[in-house]
Amino acid sequence: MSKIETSWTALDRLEQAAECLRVLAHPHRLRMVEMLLQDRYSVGELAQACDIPSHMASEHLMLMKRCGFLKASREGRNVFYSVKEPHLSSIMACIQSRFGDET
Amino acid sequence: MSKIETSWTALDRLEQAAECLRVLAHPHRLRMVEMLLQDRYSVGELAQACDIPSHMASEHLMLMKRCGFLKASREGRNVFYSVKEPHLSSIMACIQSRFGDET
DNA sequence: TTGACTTATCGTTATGTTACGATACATAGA
DNA sequence: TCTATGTATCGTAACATAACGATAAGTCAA
Repeated sequence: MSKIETSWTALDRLEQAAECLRVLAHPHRLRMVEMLLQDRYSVGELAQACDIPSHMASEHLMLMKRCGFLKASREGRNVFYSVKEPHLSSIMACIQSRFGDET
Repeated sequence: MSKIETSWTALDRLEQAAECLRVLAHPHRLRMVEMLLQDRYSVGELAQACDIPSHMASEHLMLMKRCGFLKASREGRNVFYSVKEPHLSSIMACIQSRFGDET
């Protein structure tokens, strides 16, 4: 009872944050984000990099698009995804500094 | 096929990262981490701050302890948790810069 | 239009996660 | 010792998520 009364982040904010973290918390989606922070890629390219069927890549990508991480643009038969959320790169950098290949 | 061949983070690393993100991806656990980055707290204090029964706080805390985020030390009847993983503060800072109360 | 190619959606099943009550364990004090 | 307090564990039911096959939809070229 002698603690300083700090006001913490509101629980509904943390709920939003948790939702986004859950979206990010998947190895294939992390790989996709890692790639998309460097360049834009089509669904098929991302699927191949993750070694999964493209319809599953499509579902992962739609999920990340819905929560505002990514945006998509069709070009002919292909749909290219790219990063929309500017904070993604710093979050990914944190993750990589903790889990990236050690030197 | 004309893309530069970057080597991405290994999928098993991303699997570990995803596991940790899933642990973090819960509003009550985020609140606890936020608090524990400022000070150490007992299970009961954290439970009260999250407005949940203490046995549930205990489960959340054990989960974060198991994955290396937190450490615990008993003092009398109380168990105090504190942050163990040094990268937690930078990850939390990223989350707060995206989801924290806007000014 | 037809067929090939790429991406998106649907339905189902398997698996994982959460909250909860009940209960066990640990400690301090009477 | 017994009891109260604080923490941890267990079993279960509700719910969310992931992977998969099947299929639909959009685009291009013949």
